[in-house]
Amino acid sequence: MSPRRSYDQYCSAARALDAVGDRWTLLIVRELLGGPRRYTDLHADLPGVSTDVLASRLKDMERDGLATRRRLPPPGAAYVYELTGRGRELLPVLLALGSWGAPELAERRPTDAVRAHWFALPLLRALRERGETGEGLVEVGLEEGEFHLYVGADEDVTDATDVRDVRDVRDAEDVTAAKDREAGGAREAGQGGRPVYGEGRAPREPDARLVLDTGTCTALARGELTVPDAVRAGRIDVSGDSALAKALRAG
Amino acid sequence: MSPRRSYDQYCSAARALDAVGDRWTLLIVRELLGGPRRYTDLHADLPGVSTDVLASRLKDMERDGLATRRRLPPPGAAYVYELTGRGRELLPVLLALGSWGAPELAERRPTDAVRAHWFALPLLRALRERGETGEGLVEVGLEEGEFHLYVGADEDVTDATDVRDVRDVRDAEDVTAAKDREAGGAREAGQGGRPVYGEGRAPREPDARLVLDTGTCTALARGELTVPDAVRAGRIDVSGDSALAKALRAG
DNA sequence: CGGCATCCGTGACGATACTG
DNA sequence: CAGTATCGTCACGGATGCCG
Repeated sequence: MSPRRSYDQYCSAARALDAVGDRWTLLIVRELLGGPRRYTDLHADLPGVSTDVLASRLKDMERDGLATRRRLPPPGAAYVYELTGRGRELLPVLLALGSWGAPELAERRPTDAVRAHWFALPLLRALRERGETGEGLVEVGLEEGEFHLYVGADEDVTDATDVRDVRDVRDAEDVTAAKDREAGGAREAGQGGRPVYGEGRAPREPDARLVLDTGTCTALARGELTVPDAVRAGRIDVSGDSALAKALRAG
Repeated sequence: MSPRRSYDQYCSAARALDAVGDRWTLLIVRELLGGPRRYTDLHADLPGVSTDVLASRLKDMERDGLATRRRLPPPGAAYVYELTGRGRELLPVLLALGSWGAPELAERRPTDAVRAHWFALPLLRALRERGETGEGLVEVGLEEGEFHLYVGADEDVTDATDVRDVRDVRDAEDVTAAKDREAGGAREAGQGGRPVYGEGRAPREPDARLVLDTGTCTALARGELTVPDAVRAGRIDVSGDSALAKALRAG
């Protein structure tokens, strides 16, 4: 157990870094924004992290109210880690970081690991940026693999005015339930849910399906290209009959 | 010095953390967003950082294009560190982190250090959030000290040809930068200056002056209170005759 | 005196091995 | 599968010293 090394500064940014400034922590959050994950899955998608550091970070995140550990009901009974509402509120931080770091994707080093869903957050930002493209489930196909996005599924999360009493968050047994209650969205109460994206194909028929290559994806992430531009240039293939798909094709 | 430990992931957030994920780096950026600072000033406002780590981070930041080191002409010849344009683009990251960490300011530990200008970024966000309050130089008085904000001074970093902002920056720079005329000319105009805030009183007559207490300031930072609400509740004293001051008083 | 560089003790980190 | 144990290494924090 870490005695919690702190900057000891009465500054909100320093306080944030006390909680998420340790190595690997924000990348674990990036993974968990895609929904519940098992320890082994996290370890597989975070190449380079050692097993003890991963276990230690997950414990710290539990202690700090960022994540919870839950046992899945059989069959397939296993432990999964899942973000709390407080943890999911880190999405704007990861979006800002990703936006800032996007130019560095120009260089792709041979030592770089790649996962398809690492493009999920940048692409989500690109889809949002284009005004209100609408809401819905978007399935994305890349060379590296597939993932899906819940566009417009996190309305209040980006709005920081929504954060309040986190003092009792530590004591609360079910943080996510409390958050979901006040969020009003009230999906499954007691379920941590509402991931921002997911790995693999969409769990149901998506409202739209996009197929694009990695280069187009990084161009979108870097803001060099907008989604409608890429569609018009034929660099994104949009399929689907929903209003969302039509809006994406129309630009 | 450092062989640059990297996550080796083809992911924009991971790339960002390669550059700014090390301990102290983002807090150094927070300090430098207030304009050029000397080594000793940084060391004084980052209590807990060791001298070698600070020097090492500053070197890394230079190498990575986040900051530059510049020699001031005599008298008072000293080195100052200053953010590059790329470095200043980290402002959204610090705002997002500060927004997320604001609830933690509820607890003020006796070991916490405090500096008045640590409230500058949260307050800037609060002033911005209220639609377009306008632009201008705002002086702020707190119990802990004073600082000033350049509201609306960071519209678009890519727009380096904005003459008005450049003039404001000239005025904004400390005694130190005033002597930098000849050296700074050829540098990309927008690259160096344009701090987001500054320590101490405003360098010229501010467009508005706000006096408030720390509790009000943290409430603003946490989003529990809006600027107009606080003004109406008498928790902020707004003085000044400019349009900005009048707009702030009006709500 | 400001601006680091050096040295040193401690803790964090990364790789591997091992266990319920 | 989900971690714990062990160990070598490196980064960090504190102090001190050097040098202009």
